[in-house]
Amino acid sequence: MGHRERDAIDKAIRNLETETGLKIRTFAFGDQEDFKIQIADHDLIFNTEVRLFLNKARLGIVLNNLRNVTGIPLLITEYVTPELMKVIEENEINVIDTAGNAYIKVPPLFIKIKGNKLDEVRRFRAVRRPFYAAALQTIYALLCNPGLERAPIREIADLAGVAHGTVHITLKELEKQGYLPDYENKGKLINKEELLERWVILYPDKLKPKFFAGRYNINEEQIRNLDVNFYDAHWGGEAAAEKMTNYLRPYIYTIYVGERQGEFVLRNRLRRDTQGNLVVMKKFWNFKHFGYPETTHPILVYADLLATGDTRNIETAKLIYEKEIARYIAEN
DNA sequence: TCAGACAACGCGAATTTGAC
DNA sequence: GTCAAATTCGCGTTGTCTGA
Repeated sequence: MGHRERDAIDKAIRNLETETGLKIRTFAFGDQEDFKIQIADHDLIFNTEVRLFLNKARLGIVLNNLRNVTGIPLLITEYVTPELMKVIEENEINVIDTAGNAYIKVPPLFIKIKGNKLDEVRRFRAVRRPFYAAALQTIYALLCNPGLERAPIREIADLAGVAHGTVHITLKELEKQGYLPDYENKGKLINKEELLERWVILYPDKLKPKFFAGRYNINEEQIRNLDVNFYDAHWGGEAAAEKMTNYLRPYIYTIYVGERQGEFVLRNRLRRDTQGNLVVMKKFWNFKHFGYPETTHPILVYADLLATGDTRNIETAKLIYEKEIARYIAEN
């Protein structure tokens, strides 16, 4: 655990004590990497999970991890936005942040503090260089195609849909950040689980808006009759999750369409509607998803589901991770 | 000939400035 | 205080050089 994590724990607990007047004790256990906190007045002991940055996507990942935690889990983070607090309340996740916001529901104890703000400088301080849109495209290609990192730069660029200069910069950055040791000698991508987590967190903000093409209305019959292959299109999000798991009935349909987007909209007589049930995205990769002819790659389905923040979608994302994604992340 | 590296440039987003 | 124009900044692409 780094010093920033320790600082976050200390600050979050101090603020919780100030806001509630409760007496709180912290103690390390195991290899000193894990912390428990005890709220003395209520004789409650929480197992803490520290995640400095949180958004909807990361909250989904954390929520799935917390299901495996024994005891009472407590998430500690730097800042929970008001929008994120709503998702936390819906999912009844125990959270405290360094700004003094908190949501803890362990009957008879119930704490809900919101509205506290973090100072701007600290909120946006980045630990590592972030990945931008083109870098995320490159990383997506690498994660979906194990071993691709050892291919020529121009081939990677071709598959990722970016310029070859971008691939070079991205691979060097991956090397610098410890994901691609020995890049010069065609080393293997490592730490893929963490890299996937970072990709999933950044995808909704950095990549998805860039390829958003429009929102439309579509009915069940149109969906049944849609020939996705004709448009080089692939179902994503909830629609793809339904096909992969049979666990989910889609509420919003997401589709990634190749070059024929205009034709896709015209031929299907789609009407634009900002609240419509069909989200049309531009396809941003140039490789085949072997085994998934009608849907996007499970990694993208996973990211789309987590980005919604919906409980059922988060559960489905976990199923897809275990069933379809784990093997891509395994070091090989 | 091909792949990697790098500099220069274009473009769009963000920020600043100034007029009203 | 608001809005538009100007400026700045940085990401991503292109073109080209170098070495194997």
